[in-house]
Amino acid sequence: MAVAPRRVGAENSATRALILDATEQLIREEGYASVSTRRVAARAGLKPSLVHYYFPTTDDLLLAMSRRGAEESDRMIDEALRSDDPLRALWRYLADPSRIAVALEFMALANHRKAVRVHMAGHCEAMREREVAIFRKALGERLAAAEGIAPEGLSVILAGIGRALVMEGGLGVTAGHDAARAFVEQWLDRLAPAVTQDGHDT
Amino acid sequence: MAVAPRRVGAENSATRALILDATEQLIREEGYASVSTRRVAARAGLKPSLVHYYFPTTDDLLLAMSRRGAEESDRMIDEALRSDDPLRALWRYLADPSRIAVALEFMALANHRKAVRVHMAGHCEAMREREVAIFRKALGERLAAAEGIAPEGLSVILAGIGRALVMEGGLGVTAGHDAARAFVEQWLDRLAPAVTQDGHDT
Amino acid sequence: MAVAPRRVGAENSATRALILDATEQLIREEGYASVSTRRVAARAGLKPSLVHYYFPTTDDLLLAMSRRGAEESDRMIDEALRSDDPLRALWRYLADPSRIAVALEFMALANHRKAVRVHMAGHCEAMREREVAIFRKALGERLAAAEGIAPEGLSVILAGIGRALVMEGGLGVTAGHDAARAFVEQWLDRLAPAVTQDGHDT
Amino acid sequence: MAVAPRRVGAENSATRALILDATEQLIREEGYASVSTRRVAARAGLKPSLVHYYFPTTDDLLLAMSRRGAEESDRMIDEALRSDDPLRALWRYLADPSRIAVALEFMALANHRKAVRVHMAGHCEAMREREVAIFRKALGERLAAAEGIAPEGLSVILAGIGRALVMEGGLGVTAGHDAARAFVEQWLDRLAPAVTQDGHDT
DNA sequence: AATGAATGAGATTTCATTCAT
DNA sequence: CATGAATGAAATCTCATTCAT
Repeated sequence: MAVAPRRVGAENSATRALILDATEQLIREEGYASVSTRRVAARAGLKPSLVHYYFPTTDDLLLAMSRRGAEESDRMIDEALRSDDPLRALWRYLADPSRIAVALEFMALANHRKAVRVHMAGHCEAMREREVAIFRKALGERLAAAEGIAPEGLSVILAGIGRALVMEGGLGVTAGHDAARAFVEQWLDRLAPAVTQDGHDT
Repeated sequence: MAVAPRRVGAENSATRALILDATEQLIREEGYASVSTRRVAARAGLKPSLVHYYFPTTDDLLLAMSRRGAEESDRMIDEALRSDDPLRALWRYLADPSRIAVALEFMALANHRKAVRVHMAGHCEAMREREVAIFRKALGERLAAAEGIAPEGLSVILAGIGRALVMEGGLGVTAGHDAARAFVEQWLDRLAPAVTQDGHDT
Repeated sequence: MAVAPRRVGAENSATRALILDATEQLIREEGYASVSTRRVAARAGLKPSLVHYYFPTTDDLLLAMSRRGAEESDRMIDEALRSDDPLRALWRYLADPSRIAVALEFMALANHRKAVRVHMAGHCEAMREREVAIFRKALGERLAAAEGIAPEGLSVILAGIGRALVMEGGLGVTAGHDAARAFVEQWLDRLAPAVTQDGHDT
Repeated sequence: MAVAPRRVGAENSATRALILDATEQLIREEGYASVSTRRVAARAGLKPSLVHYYFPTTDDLLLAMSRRGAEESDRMIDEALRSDDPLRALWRYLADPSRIAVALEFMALANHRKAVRVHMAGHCEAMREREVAIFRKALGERLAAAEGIAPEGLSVILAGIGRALVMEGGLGVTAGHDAARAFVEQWLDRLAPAVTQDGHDT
């Protein structure tokens, strides 16, 4: 007996993208808990049935969102890696409210959806490796020598501080934020003196 | 216009505490999104109506939970302040999975419930001040002198790293965690040499 | 076996009056359908249980309201009867938005509560008789002679027109209202020439 | 922001009509306050969810009822207009217990539901205009000349008297009803001498 | 590829009422 | 007199999902 096809809508359908866009909008504005077939459909101006046609279950939809978010995050980090100043580009990404806020929604979502949790765990580790690549490229051996910290640890720390700034910022709390930001920047300066316009260290 | 009494059951009722306990259990095991009158009642072995008697709206219940959590967190931090080694006691608290995981649920919840958000924002700032008190007591002027960071900034950073460890740990991700932990501990050692059993510096 | 006392609170209690006042306010502002033990209690700043103490069932409360309204209406009509110009005083009452709007709420309520219906029916007939007394006093035999209408019929007609004006006015509809009002006033003028300040016909 | 489709079931669905029929029955027998998803569904022999499928909110259902009632009333009045004796056909309609009782329920309902109120207000004014058309056709200029009343005023008066008869009849009150009815009929006779079988005035 | 109909579950809240104190 | 606790019923609405077309 043939197994029912899991995803019916084509992977590259415009409607499919429309649904994902509407879902992202919803998550951004009202949090992941507001994602439901109906609400997404209303946002996208489609019928609820059509959402089900592309994403048979809500898990499918959320997992697709999680995947899409992960891909975008990969793209951002790769861009950082190719930039002149990968370290600071990474830090900008890790403290960017608009992106990290959505990532935090997925973290919270991961607590409630096993499929999302599994995917997020995988992506989180992959991201760590990408970030380690950035540190190696930007810092070479200076890192361990100077600060006695493995690049994986640095990745945890920067991600944590960035998320703290975004999370608390979302609550309207800002006490200590400038100080924390300044500290990270000083630290980065010590690790990798800022790159000037013409590519030489200052 | 007369204001309807908001909290119905007495503040010190045993039933009220039972409901809050059941709610906390639920949040811990299945996340805040699983909190509903029905589920809480089932956990507590009560009728849903009784939950509504004590907490007319779900907001009331969640807000009460948020308050109770905040009080407990205050207690923990005050305890740390009074301990022999406040700095490390604070860090242990900030990276304690069992407590911070619940705090993270409330952070996520704050995105969806205005009443909780307002309360969390207030508490987050109050906590920062309490932590600053700890830093001042433990480090005196050594802090700014040695590391060039305001105590508020240090609070943001340690909270962020602690939350990162707990959050990722919840996903099953541990890469870099030992390194990050070691880094913080080294840092604390540099700031405030560890206290020995008999109370003298090493 | 003794029958449980039906009304527990004393008839002349201040609390009892407070409850009735709050109920009237509610009916006036939000309609009879909004009357519930809880809402009334909230309005009056009392506990719901206390409302039940005075009015064991909602029927008791609504019936008491109906009675109180009837008594007030009786008082108004008697006042009209004793006035210099009973006919016009009656018409003013029958087209008075503030009073008739509440009376209409009770008419609607009567459809849903047997106890209220029975009471309203009785009061409606009693009112008719009172109004007939007014017509007899004001018009004597001129009525039947001039218009060929029994006073009971006149009561029906004036009440109907008055209620139409109030009812439609509540909807914001006013087309034809001035004309209808003018017609009634002309009619009254024909029946009973207006009384001047010094009590003589013009 | 995309607007969610408000009415879900097709306008001409048999199920939709079934639900409206059940609702009308309920209103007729137990008053508008008894309309609830459950009760309507039980009447119609459907599941409550299906009622919600066609009428997402109770407002939608009641508004649809109001509209349907208005359409029927329009039809009745147009029929009166086309009849041999439009004036008396209109009066028969305005004093027809079975129809006006439901209309009164909607009037009462309008006090509690904004959407219904708005619709009723519009319909009430439209009805006035239709009735004015009847008066003009039936009476021509005789109206103002003979009675000194604008047709709009006459509409208010007849509607008010008709409603009074139905309203009080519902309570079981009949005192003065025959007299009022006779008065209106005399009046109509004076205004427009009754049409005989062969179309000539008597 | 898309859609309308239907359904069962459950979340949230309001309610009237009873009971013991 | 008055109140706190408790409860069962029901109203309103949202949801995910299935199915037939």
